Amino acid sequence: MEVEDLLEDDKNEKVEDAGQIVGCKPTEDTLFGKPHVEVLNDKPGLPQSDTFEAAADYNARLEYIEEVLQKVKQEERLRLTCGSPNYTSAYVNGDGKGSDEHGRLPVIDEKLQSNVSLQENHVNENGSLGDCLKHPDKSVESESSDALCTTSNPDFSLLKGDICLDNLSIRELRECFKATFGRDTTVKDKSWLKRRIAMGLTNSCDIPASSFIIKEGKFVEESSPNVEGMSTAPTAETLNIECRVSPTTYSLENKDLHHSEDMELDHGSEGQHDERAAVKRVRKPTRRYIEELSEVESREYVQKVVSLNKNTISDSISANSIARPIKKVYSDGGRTVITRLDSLGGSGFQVPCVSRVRRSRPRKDVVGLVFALPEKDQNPSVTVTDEVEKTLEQKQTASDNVSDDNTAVVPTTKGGMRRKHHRAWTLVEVIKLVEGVSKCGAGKWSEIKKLSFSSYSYRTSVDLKDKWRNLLKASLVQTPVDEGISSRKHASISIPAQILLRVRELAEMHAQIPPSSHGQGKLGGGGVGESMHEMSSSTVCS
DNA sequence: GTTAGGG
DNA sequence: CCCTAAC
Repeated sequence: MEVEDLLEDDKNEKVEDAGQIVGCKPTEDTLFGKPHVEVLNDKPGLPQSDTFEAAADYNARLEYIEEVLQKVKQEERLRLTCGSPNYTSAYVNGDGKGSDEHGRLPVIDEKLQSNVSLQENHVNENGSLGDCLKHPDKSVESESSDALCTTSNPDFSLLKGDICLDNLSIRELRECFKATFGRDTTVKDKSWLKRRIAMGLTNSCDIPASSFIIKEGKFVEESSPNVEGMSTAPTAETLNIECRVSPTTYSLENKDLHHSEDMELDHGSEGQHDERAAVKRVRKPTRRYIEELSEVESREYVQKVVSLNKNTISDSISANSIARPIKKVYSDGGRTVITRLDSLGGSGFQVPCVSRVRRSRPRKDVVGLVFALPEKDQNPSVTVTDEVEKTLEQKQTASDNVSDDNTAVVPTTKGGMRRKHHRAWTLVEVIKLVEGVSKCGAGKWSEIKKLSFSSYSYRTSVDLKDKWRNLLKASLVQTPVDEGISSRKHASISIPAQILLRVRELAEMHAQIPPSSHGQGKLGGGGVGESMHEMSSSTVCS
């Protein structure tokens, strides 16, 4: 953590992390060194569902990153088309040099995993050493330095690509970072970026300094007895840091069975999904609602007058502060009360305006730049780092109330407590949530929290529920299934279409939304497992 | 204590 | 993300 902090400091930009992925340089031994056959062996002891979920999880992240990269490259191409030749050469020279394999990320190829034998894969992988381009059609990232060659068709085949982080520019790495963690970064250190992206992709911070292999999207350290010697005398093993997904042939059939079982249970115990979907819990008006209603009635006249400016006041305080001076701002728990001097008809009297605090959205570029300084928090995919973060946060907010789950809270005037910081949902969290729903079902928020969010202490079960509601909303505004592929580039880029599609499907299964006409036949009988399988494999990507 | 739904 | 009724 200290090292990373140093890396973030511009003055210490050059400091190298001793444990960095790219700290090693390739030698000839890398090419002809001992292949990592032993670590590629299947571990039959692993639970099938876990490996499956991990792979699906990873696929989604990889796909999203590739999408983002594709976008970046399109932008670059645009800039090159009308840009300066100086920029072109600098770009190519700066980044085209990386032909080694450092930071190489795994190939996930369903066909390979299901059809090709282990041995064949070994030959394949070893034969591709020193060459990132295993197949011509998955060399998209490798061509990033050669922007002019970028295909004009952005709808490339996903899930097949190597991502050679080394070949990416800082700008692309930052986009990857944003795609992975949902927030911007201004870090200039490529090593730091690569390491963090790798951690986010694999959902692990356990990235060994020596050789590492990715197995089902998780780093698995080779149990090498001479790890200590690495620092002084690098060996072929320590230098060969190619990481990849082992061609473990987890059984899709077993997965289908597993889910079919779940579905049978669901349908058997409660077969009236249709009725349940129609029934909503009735709710009497809340106190706040009554209060606000009476408030409106009693101050109808004032409301009318203020309504002329109300929108701009509540939505853009800063903008107003320029145009009209804010007289006084004080915080009242969750609400900010602004009294400003206004010239309503030249009268100059003060107009009270009560509005809820508008919390920042770290995803936005501008805000991201403002808050780019602390790169240390909001990295939920890194559990160990998380612990350090908590310590840091405690140090920073020593005077604040910190509840037992280490979430900083501030007291409100009404006696309640309110969380201090807004934490944007990252893609990793969203994927975890979707998987949690697929396992436990929508509504079992506490269970999902225990299962999937045990390390995310700041997410309550209510948060999960709220996020699921938003995801559901987002998934419904999308185009129907049949047009989903063609319209993907127009869809919201914050949540990958694949995720939204799965959200919609899960919601359909839990009768949260009326089943789409397209899915009727598929979801009819025992075909639920089949649809799960499709979601996680080829259908949405081809 | 958890969940659903409105804000 | 908060609040609170319903469970």
